[in-house]
Amino acid sequence: MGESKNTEETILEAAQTVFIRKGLDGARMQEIADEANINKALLHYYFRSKQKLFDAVFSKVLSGTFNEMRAIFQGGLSVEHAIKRFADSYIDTLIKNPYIPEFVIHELNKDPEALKKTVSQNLPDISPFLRTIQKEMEEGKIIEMEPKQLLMNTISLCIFPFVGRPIVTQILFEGDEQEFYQTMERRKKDVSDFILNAIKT
Amino acid sequence: MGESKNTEETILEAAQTVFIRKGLDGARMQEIADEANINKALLHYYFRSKQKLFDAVFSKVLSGTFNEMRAIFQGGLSVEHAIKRFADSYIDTLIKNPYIPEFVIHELNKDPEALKKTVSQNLPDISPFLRTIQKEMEEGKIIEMEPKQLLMNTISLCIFPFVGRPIVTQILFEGDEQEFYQTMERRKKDVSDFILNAIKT
DNA sequence: ATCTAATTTTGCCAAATGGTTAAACTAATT
DNA sequence: AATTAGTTTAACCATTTGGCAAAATTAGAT
Repeated sequence: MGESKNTEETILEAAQTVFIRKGLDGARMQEIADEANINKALLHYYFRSKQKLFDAVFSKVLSGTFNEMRAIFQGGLSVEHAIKRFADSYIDTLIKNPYIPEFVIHELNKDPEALKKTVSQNLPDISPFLRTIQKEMEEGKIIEMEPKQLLMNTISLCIFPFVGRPIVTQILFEGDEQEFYQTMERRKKDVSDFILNAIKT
Repeated sequence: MGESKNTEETILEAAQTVFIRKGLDGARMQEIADEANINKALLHYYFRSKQKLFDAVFSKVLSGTFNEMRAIFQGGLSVEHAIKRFADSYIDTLIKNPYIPEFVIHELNKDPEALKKTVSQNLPDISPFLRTIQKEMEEGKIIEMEPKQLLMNTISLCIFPFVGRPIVTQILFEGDEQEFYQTMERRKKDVSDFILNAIKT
């Protein structure tokens, strides 16, 4: 059969690049075809429609994003270790893929119903980690606070700078992208220091 | 002259509603016209083009967003008071306008160059607050850390839950929006407690 | 070599969409 | 009432865009 390497995978990668950059509405099938160095009709041959191609990309991105989160929060780690590991590995991933969170969030914001199924299929269960937090609070290892607020704080501190990168870079680094990324490297450690300091008894 | 009340303002509000919900690319001029209960051609009469209408909306939203930030961080408050006030008033604003941050961030992410001018015209100058942080560290009032990381943490903790609201609501509240907003009410206080705990000597 | 099935390209279409034009309407002014 | 300037509408146009049908090509099987 006539194929250069793996056309389907090539298309998916090109589509991911374009969709992440422009969003579903902003992306053009022609642009995806160009990015993949193929003909526009070929996109429809492999994925029927723009929507189906988008769904494939979105699902792939979403599962990748959540798998990492699941591995950490369902791993039975202590609060300290989970936070350290989350900050370190998640910020590391985001330095390499800074556009993913904004992409997911925007599409979800625009049409929550349409993507609800895809989301719920991938959603990590964080209740084990919430119980660990609860337990350590009762043991007096960390201060008392709502476990959900602690988890929300951890996630916020890691992800927000990347979601808000364009503004953050302007306000704090006068537009210097490189300085932004250098600060993120240091932030892997700074975030867990900050959180652990805030919750130590 | 024949006008119902203030057509221009009506259009701007309708456009803001639709642009925030769908983004520039997802919004349709017809939908904006419907939202404003007017004819599509009237949009062009008042604002020439979709792009110009969008620019007007974006600029208005951006200045509103940054004015509040500027007032707090340029107000010469102590670190403790500035953080308390920022968390309280910003989260309060976001409870009322939860879609604004994601809107601004998405458009900025999609086309940073096109909006650079609008952004830089409204950008708050946070250097006074960074100096205040520096000073209080030297006086031993708060622990040593990069002032920019502290500011980034403050902003992240306040804004992220709203930007990531669709996912956060799913993961932490099983999709219950009301519980999300109740948690945000409590969060006004929780965020400043958390930060002040993290930086106290 | 021929046949067959999968893949790729060419050329095209119908619908959607941003935008324009000219006519119609409204209300203050004279 | 006639004029005039500003406002609103209806009808239409040009372009873009997602999508499709049919021809062309490729490569493995017989």
